[in-house]
Amino acid sequence: MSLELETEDPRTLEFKARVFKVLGDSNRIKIMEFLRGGERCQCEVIPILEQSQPTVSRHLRLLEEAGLITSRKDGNRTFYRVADERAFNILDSLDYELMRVLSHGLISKLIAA
Amino acid sequence: MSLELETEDPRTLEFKARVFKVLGDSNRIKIMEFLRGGERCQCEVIPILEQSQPTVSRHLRLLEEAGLITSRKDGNRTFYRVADERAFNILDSLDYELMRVLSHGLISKLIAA
DNA sequence: ATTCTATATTTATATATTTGAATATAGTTT
DNA sequence: AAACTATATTCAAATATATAAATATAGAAT
Repeated sequence: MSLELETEDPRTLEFKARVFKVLGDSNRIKIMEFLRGGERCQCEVIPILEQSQPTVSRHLRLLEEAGLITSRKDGNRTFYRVADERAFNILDSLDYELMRVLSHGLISKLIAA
Repeated sequence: MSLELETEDPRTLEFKARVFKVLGDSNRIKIMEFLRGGERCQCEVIPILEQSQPTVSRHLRLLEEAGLITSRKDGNRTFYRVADERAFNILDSLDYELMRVLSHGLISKLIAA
């Protein structure tokens, strides 16, 4: 029962990478943060991102394809919400404190060079 | 003192995105997992990834530029280690349980379609 | 000094990603 | 049914990323 094996499984690894990659875009992080407020339709997301409708549509699709959000159609509109509240744990794992530490290490290195 | 503002700050957002993007690659996740065992030199990382030396060098550089790892030269070799143990919190936030939930939502949707 | 080992950098190529304009689809309103 | 609204998709262009071969640098060992 090696705990390590889960991580080593290529499929698990690829899935993780896909989730992180999708979160590796400030527009998509913005969407996730916006969805903390609950279900929202695309038309509400567009003014938040200040990007074209096709671009927003694509970002939402990528988040959905990664399993992070789900969608529901209602008449004209498509409503999106986070697939599971625990998805926010990923975003929250990179908190202010940790970011300070990480960025500080970076800056020290640059100054030293 | 709005907590929301931290997230809204474009620089914070960009930094977060950069960290997640760097983790959005299975080779780099592998490196991080390998570094759970402590400091390792590049020559030890190469056989783990089964990629060319320049490729491994680049992945290590990207992780370092994101602040996730730090490096130290000792003679011939360059040793790498995680900048802060809390960096693992990011990887651990996407645990087996959450992955199951996220991937299950995806599969259900695909079957329904 | 020459050879070996570890790492970094340059370069070329292939692939992936982001974006918005244009267009398509489909529900809503009048 | 015609006009409007919300969303999805297609397409082209620009940009970014990943990879490895070739080369460069530099410390270690002989």
